[in-house]
Amino acid sequence: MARNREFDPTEALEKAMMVFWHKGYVDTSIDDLVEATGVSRYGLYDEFGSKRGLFLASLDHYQNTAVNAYFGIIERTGAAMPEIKLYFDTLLNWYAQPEGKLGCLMCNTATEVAPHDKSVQMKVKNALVRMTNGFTIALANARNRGEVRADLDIKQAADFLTGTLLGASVMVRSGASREMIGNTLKMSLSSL
Amino acid sequence: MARNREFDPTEALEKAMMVFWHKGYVDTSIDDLVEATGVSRYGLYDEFGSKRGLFLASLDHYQNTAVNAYFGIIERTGAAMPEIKLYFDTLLNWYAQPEGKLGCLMCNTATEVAPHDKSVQMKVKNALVRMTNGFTIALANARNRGEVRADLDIKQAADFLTGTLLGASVMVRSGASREMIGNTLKMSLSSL
DNA sequence: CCATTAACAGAATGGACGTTCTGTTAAATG
DNA sequence: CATTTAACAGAACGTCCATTCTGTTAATGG
Repeated sequence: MARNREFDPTEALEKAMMVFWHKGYVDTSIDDLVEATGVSRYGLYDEFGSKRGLFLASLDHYQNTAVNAYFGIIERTGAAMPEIKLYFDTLLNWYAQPEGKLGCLMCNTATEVAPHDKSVQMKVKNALVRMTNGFTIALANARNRGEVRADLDIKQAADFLTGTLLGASVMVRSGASREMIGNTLKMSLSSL
Repeated sequence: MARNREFDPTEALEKAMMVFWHKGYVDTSIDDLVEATGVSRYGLYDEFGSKRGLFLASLDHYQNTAVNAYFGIIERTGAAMPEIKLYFDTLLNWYAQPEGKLGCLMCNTATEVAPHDKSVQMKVKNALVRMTNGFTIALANARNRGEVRADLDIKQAADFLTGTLLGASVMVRSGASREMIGNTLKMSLSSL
């Protein structure tokens, strides 16, 4: 009875997310989003309500795709020290590639938008909780298997690993060398 | 022969820096800066050339005031492990105060502006170099005094401490708990 | 005290922004 | 095929932006 939609919302979200990831929230314009997604203003506003709505959806999409793809290995049942090491290695390699220079979208958002937007801050906080929870479980497994010091404070170490990764993300986005980032990641693992 | 200037450039810079620190670069308007500094558009443009010029000057001012005040202790000749510990403690206490929630201006700038502006990126990189240099010297002193492991890789540890602090800054700006930040800082020190 | 000069306040400018509106187009029902 | 309906492209809108311009004001030198 009516015309069909010409775009796939998920594909549009993926492309919009990439723009936000590159440029940040404030510096991204609707024109940028229209051009990148190939979706009309009408389509974007009908689907996502506003620029802010699209950004919030992009943050969720980031968790459901990028974070799943990389951090997912930590969240697999039984994950322990080998998985943590693999995750850190994978991240270091990713940071060495051109796209990796973007850093972590949640980290970029934490500094730029979170202080001024409660909903965004909640999503960032949830992302941090997800990381610490994943690390907490994996580190507990690691301790049970004797892969880390027996006296390791698991919760403290989980917060610490999360903090280390945030630092690495800032480093890569500011153009730091692979060596500097590698040193940070390597040393944080060696302290477990 | 002519009218006198009614504002002190350094005071104006201090106030402008605070606005950039709160709001970030893109989201700060000239009106914000005029209001905060009490200086007219004419005065700001005459003194700093442009919004970007004022921002670059603010980054320098940040290094010359805030970073000097806090990181300066690490750069004092003979600084070693006690100074590093004191610096971390001081920072943790600062992060617990309302103004501390702003995080580190260089860190915020690293994610927001550095990828899109070569001059800004250079200043951020220089700030990182300053930190790693300071830590490198202090850690070398610490090793000479037997305050850290004899086999500690000094350069690696300096990069690592810098990374840890960047992570802590992101955490505080995203609203993380003092406990989480404290865990990160405490554990990074205990690995030296 | 007058002339000069530079700093002042704020209006003006041109462009970009997020959002809304409008006329057009294409699919699906009868 | 005609009608209906919603998605389409893009013009329009009002606001805010960084920057420039303009007329005014206040110090100084003669």
